[in-house]
Amino acid sequence: MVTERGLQVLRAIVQDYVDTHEPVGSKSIVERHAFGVSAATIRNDMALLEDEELIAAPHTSSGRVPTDKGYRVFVDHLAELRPLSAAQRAAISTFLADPADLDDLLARTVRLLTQLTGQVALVQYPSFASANVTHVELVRLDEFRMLVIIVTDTGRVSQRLTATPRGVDEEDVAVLRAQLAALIAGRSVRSGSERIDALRASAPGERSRLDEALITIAAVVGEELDEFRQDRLVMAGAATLARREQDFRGSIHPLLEAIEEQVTLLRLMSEMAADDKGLSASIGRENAAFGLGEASIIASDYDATIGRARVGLMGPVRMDYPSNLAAARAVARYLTRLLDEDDNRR
Amino acid sequence: MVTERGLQVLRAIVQDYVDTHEPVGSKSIVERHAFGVSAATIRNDMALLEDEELIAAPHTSSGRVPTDKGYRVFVDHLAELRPLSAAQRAAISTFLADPADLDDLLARTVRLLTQLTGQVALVQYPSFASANVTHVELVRLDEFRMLVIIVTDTGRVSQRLTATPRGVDEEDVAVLRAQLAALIAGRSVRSGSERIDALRASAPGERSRLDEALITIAAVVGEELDEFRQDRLVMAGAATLARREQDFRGSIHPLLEAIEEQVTLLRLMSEMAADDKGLSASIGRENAAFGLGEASIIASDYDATIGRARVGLMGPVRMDYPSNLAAARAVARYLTRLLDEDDNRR
DNA sequence: AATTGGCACTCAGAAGGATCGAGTGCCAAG
DNA sequence: CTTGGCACTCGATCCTTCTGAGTGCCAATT
Repeated sequence: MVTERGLQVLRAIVQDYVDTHEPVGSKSIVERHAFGVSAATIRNDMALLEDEELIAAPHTSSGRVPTDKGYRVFVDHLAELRPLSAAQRAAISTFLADPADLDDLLARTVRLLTQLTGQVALVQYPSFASANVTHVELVRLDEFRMLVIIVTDTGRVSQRLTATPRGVDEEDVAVLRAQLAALIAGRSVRSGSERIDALRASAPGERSRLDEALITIAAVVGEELDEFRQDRLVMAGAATLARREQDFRGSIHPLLEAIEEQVTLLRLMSEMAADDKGLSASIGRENAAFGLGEASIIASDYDATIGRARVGLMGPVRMDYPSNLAAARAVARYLTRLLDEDDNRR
Repeated sequence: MVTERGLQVLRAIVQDYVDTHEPVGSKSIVERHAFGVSAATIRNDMALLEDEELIAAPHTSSGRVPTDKGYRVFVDHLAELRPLSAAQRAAISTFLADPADLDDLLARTVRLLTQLTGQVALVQYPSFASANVTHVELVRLDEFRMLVIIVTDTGRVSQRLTATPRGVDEEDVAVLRAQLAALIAGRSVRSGSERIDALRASAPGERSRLDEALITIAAVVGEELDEFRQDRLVMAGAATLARREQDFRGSIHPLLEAIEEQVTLLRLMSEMAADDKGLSASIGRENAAFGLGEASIIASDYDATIGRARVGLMGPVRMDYPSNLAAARAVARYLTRLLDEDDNRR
């Protein structure tokens, strides 16, 4: 059984190891932390921690290093978030002031986070699946091309160029526009997509020329709506990895790969379980299934009327969790406030 | 003076060094290449090449390594492009078949190039500055928000959400739309942008309510048009850098930085001088001003009615120029063909 | 039962030294 | 101009030795 003091020793080991990047010995612990006991006593505690696989010795008779499990216990039970400095708080509000739109805001957020922490920053877009379609526009550019535009109440606009169905003139477009609006305007992205699927499946028998055109265009709209439902991610700070190669058993390749892939990271971000404060962490081998067994990802939920998503950081297992979690949380909170305000103003 | 055989020796050194990643000695040259002379003779040639600073010895009495200048001579005078394999040709046509739109095509191109060469691939968007605006649409979403949409004859569509000027109703919007169309429809992006600037500068005296609204919206359109004129870049293959750290004097940081920056690379790509075949290369220290003194960038122009731009590769100075140049050229040619076809079909 | 000082032991890493060999520069002869 | 010969250089490799931080264990102390 690990005692209370034992846990404090674990905390000390994690802190010192993150600081110094060197295995921590019993003597250096009593020097740096006021435990009021001798090195030999600490050694006994360390032996217990080692039995529990919370720490390990890289080789016989060397200092100890936290295991992934050790970091997990540290994050779950021992870490107190380190409050941001005044300068950092100031940086957040100036950096995120007056965003032009959602894209701009999130792009800035991700750069801010990577600057604040020196880690790779990840920002998930809010999911638009539950957004409602407010407008569908059809613009006939010429005989061959037309433009389909979809707008949601969350302010997302998407447009797509497609072929003008054969023989459709301006008047027809007006009719089609009305039909499309009747079909999906005011509905959620999800239900709109379903109604389009239903339409395409129905009445394969006799269709008028305009019905055909409607179905062709609805198909395009459907594809676009499906894209709304996909999660997206913005990232920054990949360059910071180069400085820290040895932190990842010598190869940052899997991380760069994941950054380029996006999909992996999106899944990982979505699957992490958050605590009651909206914070989550996935440490080292817990990410092995994603090829990121040498990395840790921490995240904080942010939350706005337009949807819920996460901001996160990816870095070495041996990262400064208290600071990074605090930074992610602070940014997430600020983001939440900005998005809510923006929503109220509307 | 460097003799003809001297240049052949340089070629051999570049080839072998790129192959083996080890300094090349006189003996290994006579072994691997049929020069018909002895090692001592090669040594004399090498001494001359060293005088010309085309090769250098990492330390006294070690094999030689090409200098940046040596690579330059190699690329300009000695390299014969290595034709692609049948498999590679096949890969190009299957991988690029049936693109959905320009974005899709270029995204695929960049992935293709990185796969083909194992280097970081860079694809420049064609410049839209000389494109013509065919449509300007104004969609009033509600009392507060409206949508500005711009379409060019190159098929590029861009949309932007902005505030509805106070008290502008549907009828006003129709008027504004007509005014905007009169202002820029049918004009080039460049001249449209200029006319908007002129409008904004003019008649600061008495303006009607609608004039004010027009100017507000024109400002947004102007910003958007200016964005058309900015070049853009897509990239892929950053992960491949991790494997090759030592090729860049141990730090890939500047490269990752450049990839994240984009702007630097765009400038570099635009400034490179192409030869008569549309190929260009910028080698090692030639990129020092961009912080990329350890890297080489090669590029091939591609060319379509919608504009002219480049596809490129970034890698270590010690890269396989003949293969990479050939790959870039092949892809660029294919791209040119696809874009032309697409244009004719329209 | 927990804590402590003492002590023998371990082992990675630094430091020093010897050796090896690929490769060079130079020269005199062909 | 080319070539074989030769002395020389110097990074890389392999050994050995040394050092010291750190451990595990034990008997004594509180």
